[in-house]
This record gives sequence, C-alpha cells and structure tokens, in this order.
Amino acid sequence: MVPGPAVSIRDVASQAGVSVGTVSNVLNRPDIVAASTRNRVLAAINELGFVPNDAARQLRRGRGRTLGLVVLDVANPFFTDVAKGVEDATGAAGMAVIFCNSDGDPAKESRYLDLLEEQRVQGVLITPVDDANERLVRLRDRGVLVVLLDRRSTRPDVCSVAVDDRLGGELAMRHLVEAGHRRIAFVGGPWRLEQVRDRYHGAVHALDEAGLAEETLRRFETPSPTVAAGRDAASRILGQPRSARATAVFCANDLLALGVLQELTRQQVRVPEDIALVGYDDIDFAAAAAVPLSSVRQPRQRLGQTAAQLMLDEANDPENHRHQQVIFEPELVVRESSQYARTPG
Amino acid sequence: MVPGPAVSIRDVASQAGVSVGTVSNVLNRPDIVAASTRNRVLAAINELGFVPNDAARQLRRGRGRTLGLVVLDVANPFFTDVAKGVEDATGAAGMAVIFCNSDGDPAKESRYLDLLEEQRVQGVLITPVDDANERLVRLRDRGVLVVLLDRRSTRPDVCSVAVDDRLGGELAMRHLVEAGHRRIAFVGGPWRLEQVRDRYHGAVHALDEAGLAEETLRRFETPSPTVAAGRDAASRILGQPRSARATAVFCANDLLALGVLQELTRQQVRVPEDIALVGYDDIDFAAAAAVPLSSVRQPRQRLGQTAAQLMLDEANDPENHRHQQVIFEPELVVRESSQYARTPG
DNA sequence: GGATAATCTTGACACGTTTCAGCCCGACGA
DNA sequence: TCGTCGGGCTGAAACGTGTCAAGATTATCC
Repeated sequence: MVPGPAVSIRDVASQAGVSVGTVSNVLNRPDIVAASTRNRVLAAINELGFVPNDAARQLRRGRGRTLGLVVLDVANPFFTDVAKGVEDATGAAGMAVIFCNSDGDPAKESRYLDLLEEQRVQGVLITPVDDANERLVRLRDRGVLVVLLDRRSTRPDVCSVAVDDRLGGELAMRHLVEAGHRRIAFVGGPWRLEQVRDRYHGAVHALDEAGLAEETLRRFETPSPTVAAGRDAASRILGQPRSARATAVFCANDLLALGVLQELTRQQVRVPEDIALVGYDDIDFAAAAAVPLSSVRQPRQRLGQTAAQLMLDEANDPENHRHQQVIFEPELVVRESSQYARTPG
Repeated sequence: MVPGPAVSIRDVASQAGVSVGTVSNVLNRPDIVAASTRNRVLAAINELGFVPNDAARQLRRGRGRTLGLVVLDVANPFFTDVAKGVEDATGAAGMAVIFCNSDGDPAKESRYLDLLEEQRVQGVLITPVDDANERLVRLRDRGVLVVLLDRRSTRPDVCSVAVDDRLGGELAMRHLVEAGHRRIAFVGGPWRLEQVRDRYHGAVHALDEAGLAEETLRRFETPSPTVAAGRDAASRILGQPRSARATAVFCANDLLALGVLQELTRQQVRVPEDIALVGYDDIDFAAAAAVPLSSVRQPRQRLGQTAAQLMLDEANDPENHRHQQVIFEPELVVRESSQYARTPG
C-alpha cells in the first residue's frame, strides 16, 4: 500500500470546521479553547489519525524536543547505565534522545556534534574525548545547551556532572597499600581521557600520603579502555621478571580489569593470591566475574539523571539558571579480587 | 554570552552575493554550480559558521535523516552490540539514530513510537514487546519504514532480521541431554516475548527428538530477562526437594544465566557439578563469569548492521526493494558451566 | 437595551529550506 | 547578423506549524 498524503493540521481544521489557529491551540494550550470546540477538534484528530510534525514545530519554535547524548562507548555498561538515567529524566519531559557513540575517537565525536547541531537539538550531554572543549564552547554560543558528563567543567559558565576521580584513585590505592602491596601496576588509557589521568593522579597522591616512592606505581597505558586492551596489558605485566612484577593491579575501569583477570587466569596466575586486582565503575558484571571484582563505585544512573535535569532546568528557565559543577563522591567496594593481605617487601 | 541570531541560508546568500537557490545548490548538488561561485559560497559558509537546519530541510523534503531504534533493554549487552551494528551502517550514511528503550513495557514502547512518528523518522528498527504488530503496520502505511529486529516477521511485506531461536533452543537442550541430564529447568520470561517462547519450544523439540517426556523440562517464568530475575528464579529452583530438583538449567538469555549463577554460588551449589548451566546470546561477559558460561551465540553486530542496511536500501530505492526475512543461525559455545557428564537417572 | 468586558476564534505571517520554471548571456552554426 | 542552445543563476512558491493582533461572539451590569 502506498502511503497516502500526510494529514496536516489544516485537514484537521477543515474536518472540525475551525481554523488552523484553533487546532494549534488545542494542541499547545488546550485550556484557552472552549470545551466543545476542543472536543470537536480532538475527535477530528482521532478520526484522521493526525500526528503533529515536529520538524515544522521546531522550525517555528527555533529549537526542537530532542537532545544529544555523546558517550565514549555504548558497549560499556557504565555508559548504558548513565544513558538509562538520562532517559528517565527526559522521557518524563517528552523529549527524545539522540544517542551517539564517539568510540573515543575525536573525529567521530566531531561528526556527531555537527549532526546534532544540524538537528538543532536543545542541548548536548557529552563525555568529551579530550580537553579541547573549544568546540563545545562554540556550540554553546550558538544556543545549544551543553552539559559535561562524567567530566568536571573548568569553565564556570558550563554545567557539569562528575564524580571525584582523584578521590576514587586515592581510595583504590590506599586500599592496596594498606593490604601491603609495594609494587603496583596502573592500567589505563588512552591517556587523553581525563578520567584516566585523574584516577592515576589520585593513586599517586595516596602513595605520597603513605610516604611511598612514586616508583611503587608503574603505569601501563592502553590504547582503549576495553576488555581486549586489558588482556593485552596483563600479558605485558606478566612479561616482567618475577621479582619486579607487580603484586597488585589497579585498572582505570572495570572492562580493563575484567580483561586483566581473564589473561591472568589463562596464564594460571591466581587472583588475589598472586596478584590483587581493583577495577573502577563497579558495573553490574564486576560482582559476577570469575573472581568477584573489587571496584570503585560511581552513581551511574544518577549521573545521567542529574545531567539531564540540569539541562532541562536551563532550557525551561534560562534567566534564573545558575550553572553548576556537580560532583559526586565515589565509594570503594571491596570484593574477593583484592582480599589478600601481603607482608610488605 | 547570549546566542546571536541564527545564521540562515539567506545570510550566506547575501554575503556571497548570490541567491538562496544557489546556496542550496552548493549544498545539495555542488556539481551543477560553477566552481568560482561555489568557492565564494563555501567561503561565506565558513566565515559565517553556517549550519544547515535539518528541520527545515525535513519539512520541505517530507522525511528526515533520522531513524529510530527501539530495543527491549539498553542495559543488556546484547542490544548494545546490536546498536553498534546499526550505528556502523547508519553513520556511514550520515544518518542519526534515535535510541529508544522500551524496557519490555508495551506502554513505553507505544510512547516512543508516537515520538518517532512525530519526528518523521525515515524508519524504525524495532524488537517489539509483543506480537500485536498492528501498530507497526499502521506506521508502515503512513510511510515509515519498519524493520523487525531479532524477531521474525510473519508478514511477507515487512522486512525482518532474526536468528533462528528454535534452533538455538534445540542446540542448548541437545547438549544438556547428551550430557546425561534428565531433569532440566528452563528459565525465561516474560512469556510475551516471542524470543523466550521460541527458545523454549526449540528445547521441547529437542526433547521429543531424544524420545524424552516433556516433563523432563520444567518451566520457570521470570517477570523480566534480567540478572535480578535470574537470582530469583534460582532460589525457586533450589526451593524444590533435592530429589526432584533440576540438574541443569537453560536460560533464555545470559543476564538470567548470570543471575542464576550468582545465586547458586551464594547458596554453595557447585556449577557445573551440582547443576549445569547454559545461557543464551553469548555476551562478552559470559566468558568472564565466575564460571565461564556455555551459551548460544548470536551474530549480534551483524544483526543490527543488516537491519539498518535493509532499511537504507528500501529508503534509497523503494521501487525495486524486495522485502526480506533474513534469518541467521545461532551457534552453541560450550564452556565450563556445562562441562560435566552425568549418568542419567 | 445598550455599553462594556470577557471569552473564543480567526487569518495571515514567519520559520529555513528545496525545487522548479524561467531568465540571462555567451558560444556556436548557418 | 540572427537564431538557437545550454550552462548558470534567480526568485518565488511551497512544506506544516506557532503566534499574535484583531475580529466575532457571548456574558455582565446598570
């Protein structure tokens, strides 16, 4: 069946015997039109199966009912949980989310931002690939609301929702140091991700506090924060002479940690007896891993909810909106993967 | 800084000293405009930072450059992998994906379909919550392309991309029967999901083939296909008298299986020695589970890619498009969770 | 009953594009 | 020299909606 001609507000108007203005009013300000008229219009809408054209509305209004969400990796449960939070908040407001996956690639991120700008989205919630947010500032200057997600804003005039990554790094490292570890590996990357650097610096800070040399922590950079990269990093760690080899590994996220765990297990290295392991994010699968994973928990869903709410607030009342940099606190969850006390040395 | 007035094609035109029609041509059919003019226009575009308004284009053209993807659960890695496939195919074509999460809730699904219709998306890729696809047929009659995802289309005039779920069920069950199991539990739900029913019926069929009574398979329905529901199902299974208790569990997806595994482990039931376990989907985390999970693998990413491609094909050449029902074959991956031969009886 | 107020409704314009009939003008052939 | 051709470009008409000043109708009050 060939699609018939689309039914527009005009058809509804003539069917109901009113003007188009009235139909529009029924749609947008139902209270100002008389009940009898309203019912007649609603009946016509039903009868004709009229569905308003959001493109036209958007054209007239200036901005639409969609918002963009740009994350680093859809396949990472951390981000899907964040997305769920965003969806909760926006769904209630009747907004659509355009979900974009930058895959940690600046070029892909840039392409998606172009696309979102063409769509005239209300706003963009984004975990940027790198710090060059000049592009984002330009976006904002053009009227697109921008909220940084899982990243602290350096500018006071840009909202952001983040978790204190340095603190998270500190918590993890303190835990390992207290368990007696003195040769520790940090697995994370790419280094351009601020989250990775912050977690590393937090770890270094915990070392300082404990009066330990910085060499205690050895850095293994990965090309991406994925399971495969984790496996690879683990085999690099195991490639070292036994005497110099790390006795504990702190990973910048749980996917890496799961990868490390897989490779260690494959090579018959026991966790936590031979090597202890701490991840980051506390995704649901961390608890179900071969060896239940200690991890730094983040309020994933709330992160998304809060970011979306901040955006909606600004959209609804731009005058009184105060830009905010919300920061949540992470929390260490200790499980089996790091439960093994070791005599220092 | 307050956003300045948006720059439109008209501003570009006057800046470059040409008419709006020419600017539009530069944008859409660059070849028909003289090189010198074209360069002048491009320069103006750059200078003014012009970004075309897709809403206006869409209004004029009838349909836009977006498509909707409606899945049952964003948090399920199966669907994020499918989404990745979709993204691959559409990103190349410069299209945007509106990602919707029905959460298995018909009402939510319906709301999202409304929204997508208002957006005048080119098409919808959907894993429907139930079989009542009357709603989807209506959508198609209005000119929205529809492709069923991970679900076989019953109508010859609707494209679909699916995996043979009955076969998947058969593979899993044959494997368990061959290992000697004679009391097996099927965990899955909600029953309204066709995937769940098909996998169950496949399992029953394998039983028939082996000449075993249908009572061999005991059904445990879950309210949702999630980890939490899996834990709950496991405790129901363990609630049975030991002599009648299943010696193997086949789960309709891996999240359920992981939940079952967690609860069994918590209650000190060994997998696979006491109870064998087989999941479905073979998500990446299945291999990394406490006990590596046997699972029925599906070509997740290809599923999404193919569906998107089918849609794009129809969009580009509606005349010659032949509707297709693509069906992939699943594959059983045996890991530790089901590696334990049992003497029947 | 008439003036005024209150409540609804109308109709035209604007939003930023694409499209298309038609105009201009230089080149070419006769 | 004139006519024709065709590549380049123009300008206006749509697309479907929201908005708003102004008009129409009804209610209110003396």
